[in-house]
Amino acid sequence: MSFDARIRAAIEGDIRSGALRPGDRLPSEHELAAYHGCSRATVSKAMAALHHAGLIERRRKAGSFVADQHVHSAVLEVPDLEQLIAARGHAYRWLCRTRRHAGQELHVEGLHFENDTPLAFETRAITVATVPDAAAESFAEVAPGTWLLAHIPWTSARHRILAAGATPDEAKALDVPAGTACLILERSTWRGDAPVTRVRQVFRGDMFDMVAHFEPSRT
Amino acid sequence: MSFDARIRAAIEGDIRSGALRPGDRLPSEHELAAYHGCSRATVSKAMAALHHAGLIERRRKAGSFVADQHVHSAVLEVPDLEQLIAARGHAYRWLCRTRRHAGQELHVEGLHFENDTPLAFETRAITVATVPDAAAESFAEVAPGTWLLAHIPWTSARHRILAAGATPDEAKALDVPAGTACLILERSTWRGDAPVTRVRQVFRGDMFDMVAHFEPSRT
DNA sequence: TGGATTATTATGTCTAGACATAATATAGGG
DNA sequence: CCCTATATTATGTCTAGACATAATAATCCA
Repeated sequence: MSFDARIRAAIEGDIRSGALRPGDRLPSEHELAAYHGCSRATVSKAMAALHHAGLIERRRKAGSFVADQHVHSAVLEVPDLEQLIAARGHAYRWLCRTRRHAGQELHVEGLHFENDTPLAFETRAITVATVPDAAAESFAEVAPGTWLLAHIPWTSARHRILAAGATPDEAKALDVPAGTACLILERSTWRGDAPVTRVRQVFRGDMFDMVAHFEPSRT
Repeated sequence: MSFDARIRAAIEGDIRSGALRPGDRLPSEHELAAYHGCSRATVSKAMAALHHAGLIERRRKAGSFVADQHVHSAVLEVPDLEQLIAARGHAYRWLCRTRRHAGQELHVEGLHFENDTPLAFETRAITVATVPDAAAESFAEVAPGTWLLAHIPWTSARHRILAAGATPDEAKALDVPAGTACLILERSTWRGDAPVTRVRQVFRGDMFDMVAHFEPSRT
């Protein structure tokens, strides 16, 4: 284990054990460097990792403080559907059902299939001002998510994950009874400040799950 | 925007736009440093961030390569329930329903309430060898998750998120009809290689959702 | 020609600064 | 005593190395 990883683990252990509590001020980076017998840069790297994990807050001059431990962060893996289904040894298919302009947006609805079984029903809005080329794309052959991935770099994304019973329309599209438990992923992406797309994907609850993990070594 | 962030954004843009494809080898860090007119450490920092985001693979001597873009990573926020409910201006309560030893594990079942409405039904296994103090804790007053957070540092966590209809037992505990769409969070944590706890939390779908976001600036 | 050994290269990690800047503490004047 | 200005401190970022090491390329010998 690298030196900075060991420093991070030591401080993390103190935070998780309660030896350090939210609001507590940590020793300065210079002090920690002297204490651990290493350079300030090594300590700073460990602190940056703790900050990234949401465990501490860093403020210039004021110092570093233990953060409120009200949110744990984990790395959520959001798979590309085509690749996910291929990895399961199954066949993927996208079916575009509707495509229409709505004001400044392009609205697309469609279904993702796994071996001819509907897996997810998707409704999407694409901001044409941000993605002019989308206006000329039919999305008959390629899923808009896959197309967007290939055509425009997004710089930030926000996901909301929830569970709900399928509405009558969703149920019909997914070929399940209304009210069936579905995992819903709502995702918005931006390029800088410009919105790229907003999508709501309704997954059959029995066919899809997501994985998130937290491992300090991943930093 | 810092220099390393700008380098990272430039490379990320090339990957997302398809200008760089999975398997492509990136220029060496020395080459990138010369190209951008900065130090190798600055480039290395940007590359570490790209690696952390799952966009590239780094191998000594071999170089850095664009990774298969089959999984996007986002930072999932896993809230502490008590704090989350307090933040909503509501009252939190934990009700322990069963507590029993089962082989080398302590099994605890209970309910999390929000303003006297059941929010989540939890079934949990705690590995006593890893957490000896748990054997003496009744969990009548404090939710095991909160207690574990205060008593043992965990070093890695794995979550699985899915949707399913409430089973009859779960429905009864949550005071909803059987089959109601629920968001299920299955979480396991470890301290080093030692398992700490495995928990399954079944949330009423209408009362709970999760948020995950990806923002390069958070690195 | 193939296998073993050695050299080389690129990333991984660390040090020791320098400089920028946000934030806090101190000092001085009204 | 309060407000403003200045000094100080701690983090934020960058440079320029050095050294470690994994992996690849080249060389040499049988």
